[in-house]
Amino acid sequence: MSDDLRRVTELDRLIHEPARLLIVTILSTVESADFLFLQRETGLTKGNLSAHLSKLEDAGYVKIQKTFKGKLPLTICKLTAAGTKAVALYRQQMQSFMEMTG
Amino acid sequence: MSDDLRRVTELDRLIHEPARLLIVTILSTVESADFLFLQRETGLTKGNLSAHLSKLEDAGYVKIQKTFKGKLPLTICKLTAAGTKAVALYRQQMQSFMEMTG
DNA sequence: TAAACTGGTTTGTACCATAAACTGGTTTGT
DNA sequence: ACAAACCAGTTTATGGTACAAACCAGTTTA
Repeated sequence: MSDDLRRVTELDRLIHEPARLLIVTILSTVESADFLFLQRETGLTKGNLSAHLSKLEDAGYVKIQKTFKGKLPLTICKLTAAGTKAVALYRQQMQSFMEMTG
Repeated sequence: MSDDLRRVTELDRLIHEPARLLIVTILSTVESADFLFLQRETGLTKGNLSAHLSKLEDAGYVKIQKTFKGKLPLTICKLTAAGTKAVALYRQQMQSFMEMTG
């Protein structure tokens, strides 16, 4: 009966976490974003943002490039193809769940 | 700019957890449900289901009544008014997030 | 040259989801 | 009558997680 509903438990937990859902959603709207931009937009603390980005990087969802802007470190973040795909799948699954229980 | 998107971090974590989202969603479609019915519908293990129900009960989202069916224990679960409200709010917030990023 | 700032990372803490092990009782088999 | 198997759950152990405070290497300011 609720075999379909049950699929909600198969959601990608990496993306389901609100802080990361916010991060990847922002990243999906821009070509790339630096650390401080993301911090401002998300309102997360540096530590928290850094930890989440590392997880997304480990999962292959985000590519992180470290460079310099003048003499200061600059961390540029960018959704990978896998990341884009994972976000799309998550959205599709969540949307489908929402409609199912409309 | 993304002040609205940021609200995704304010989602009720108690309901956001997929296993519990599934439980309360099922409960919202029936007048009440017993433990084993919920276990069959959700596919969760007993221990897991029990733990999640306890959390929902502690939060005041679910009322749990213990009785007997013949000589066997019977646990009846029911969404409270607060639970119903919390689910509605969650759905509204999630739907709004989805539309925002449509 | 010391203090404050920049752009982050690491660490410690407290919480959390999950399955395995357990509990208290009932039925079945012999 | 007694044990083994079963029933309906709960408790416990474990491993993972989010989060902010503390930290770090380097830079700018006073």
